[in-house]
Amino acid sequence: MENYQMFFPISSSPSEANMAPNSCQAFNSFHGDSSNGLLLDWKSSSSRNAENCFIQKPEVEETDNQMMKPSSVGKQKEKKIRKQRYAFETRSQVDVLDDGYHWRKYGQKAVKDNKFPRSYYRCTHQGCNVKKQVQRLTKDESVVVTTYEGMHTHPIHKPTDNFEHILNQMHIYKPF
DNA sequence: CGCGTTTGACCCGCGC
DNA sequence: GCGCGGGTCAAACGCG
Repeated sequence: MENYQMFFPISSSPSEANMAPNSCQAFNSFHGDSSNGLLLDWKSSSSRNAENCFIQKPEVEETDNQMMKPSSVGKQKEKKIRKQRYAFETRSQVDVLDDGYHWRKYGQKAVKDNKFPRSYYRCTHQGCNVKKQVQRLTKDESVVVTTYEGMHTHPIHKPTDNFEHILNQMHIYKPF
């Protein structure tokens, strides 16, 4: 059960082939956007049961760094811009993949089409407001969708092994 | 006692 | 305008 073979369906799909550069971009941003591609920095994790990992949608939305405070500042209508968000599916028995960073859960919501709740996590590192949400699919409960938002402004928290595997695999999509 | 999770309330955007 | 769905807050609680 602990085989970490991963394959990326996107590589065989012509229409999505152009996703590849984006996904790399995505991971660069994880590390605080050094354009040197420090994917190897992202070594981490004890996602012991991860089998497959698919980049789902490196959607690039811009977002305001924070949502506006409820009733505080009043009507400061900043354009609501979304941060970059990257989602990928992981076949895993555990909901939260340990990617080496330290996350604190701050919410959980039931989502419409899923019978499983979505969990919201925030990076506990001071000044680093990276968020991620984890959600298990209804149609295939062995698949966990993890969505990252923002980029870490600090080095990885703890060393791990499995995710390094994953990252190494993703390396092949680097445009250069 | 400090830190993380749980959980209900609240807010906001959007579609009807 | 209203209801719904998604996202966040924060108090209470649990655990090491």
